[in-house]
Amino acid sequence: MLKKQQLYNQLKKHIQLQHWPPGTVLTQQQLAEHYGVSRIVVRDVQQALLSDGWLEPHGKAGMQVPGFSATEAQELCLLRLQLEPLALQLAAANMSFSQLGQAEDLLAYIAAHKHLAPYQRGELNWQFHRILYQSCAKPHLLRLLDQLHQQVSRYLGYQEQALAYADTSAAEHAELLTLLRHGDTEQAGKLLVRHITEAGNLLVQLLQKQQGAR
Amino acid sequence: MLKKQQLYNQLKKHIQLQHWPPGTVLTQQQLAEHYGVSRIVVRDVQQALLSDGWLEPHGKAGMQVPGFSATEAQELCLLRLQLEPLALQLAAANMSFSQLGQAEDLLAYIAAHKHLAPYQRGELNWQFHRILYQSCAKPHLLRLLDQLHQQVSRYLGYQEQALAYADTSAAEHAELLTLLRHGDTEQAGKLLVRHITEAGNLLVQLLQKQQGAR
DNA sequence: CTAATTTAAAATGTATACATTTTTTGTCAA
DNA sequence: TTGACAAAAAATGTATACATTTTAAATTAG
Repeated sequence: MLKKQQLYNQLKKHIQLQHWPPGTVLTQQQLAEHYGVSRIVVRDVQQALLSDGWLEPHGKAGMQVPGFSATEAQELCLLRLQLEPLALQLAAANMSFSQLGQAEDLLAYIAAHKHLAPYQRGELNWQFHRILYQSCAKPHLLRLLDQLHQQVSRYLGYQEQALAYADTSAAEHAELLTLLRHGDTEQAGKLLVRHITEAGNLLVQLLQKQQGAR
Repeated sequence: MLKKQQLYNQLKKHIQLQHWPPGTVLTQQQLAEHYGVSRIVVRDVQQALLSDGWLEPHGKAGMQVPGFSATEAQELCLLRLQLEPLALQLAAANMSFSQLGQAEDLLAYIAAHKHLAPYQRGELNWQFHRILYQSCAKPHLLRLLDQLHQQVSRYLGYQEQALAYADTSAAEHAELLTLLRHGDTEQAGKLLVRHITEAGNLLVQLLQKQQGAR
């Protein structure tokens, strides 16, 4: 596989697992040496992670691992609320049974694997949402949603701390699917709003607690 | 200035002016040779333009200049409608008089320069909108809006063909500003929706006509 | 002639080397 | 001690060179 792709995945995971904790400044040279590749590769990856929100500029040299904040989480939640229900509504009209089936398979898989790593569970959950939105046939909207998810997924380590929520979330996912099967787009939309709001609030509260304690 | 930055601007402008018309496939080598820089620089720029929507992947080699479509324009309009009124509403609360002044200066400047190049006028118009949204204090939202504008600005060459609209647009901008000065956020929001919708419809109709004629 | 396979050409990925900019360090004068 | 300035170190920008992959062309078997 391309070294670029490899490094992209590896570095992203290392940031998520806080191998490089928030605030760390990563230079091209440092990363090139540490991961045993040339700076060219590092440059490409840094740029990609920058536009994905996994790194942020740091003066004129180096990039910094971003931190976490309740207000940022709040904003991401707001944006999800603004775009995801729209995507669902648009998608509902064209949704195929095979897609509903795919979504159901995912839920089953998640349910069957109770001991997934946080980031894996998060990724699968997003795939579930993503399938529901897929058939809205709005490439730009889907791109924005993917970007948003990227940002949110930085927080997955935290979200998982609110582990108790996993069951609630799964139940709501299932209910969402049922509503869509029955063509009740209206209710599905409302449930989605609740779903996103709940997850957002939990995350925000957790972050506020941590910020207070710091 | 950095060659990277220079090439970024130059290539973008050349695409906008259809020096490289839609459908053209641009390879690293080709661009490097044509613009007299190394492929390294070209790579960076291609990547940047890719994530800005000014180039799109083309198989495993080269990048392609994207075309124009009425449905894409429609989608972009939809997304603007979903996000910009929100930004305005959030910003209205914290808007300072100096910002309103800035916006007014921009309008005056645009009015005073009737013979601006299409892309310049488009850029200034966006700056006007941007100032109004600025104080919403939601970095991610603003980032999404900037991205959206990037996409829309690809169409500016077309938009300008609907030149008659320039006056209407300016009048609405002025009215928007008045409403904001008086703190009438509600009406300002409604006007903004109308404003975006009108511009969108004009563009979409123009594109549909062209597509039909093709 | 067609289609499959091999060979050549072209394009991209990656590394190294050099140039330029930025940051840090250290020195000296006030 | 402090602050400005100069020198050194480090980091990034850019070009060239080589490796690998991809695309196109040419050749040959059927």
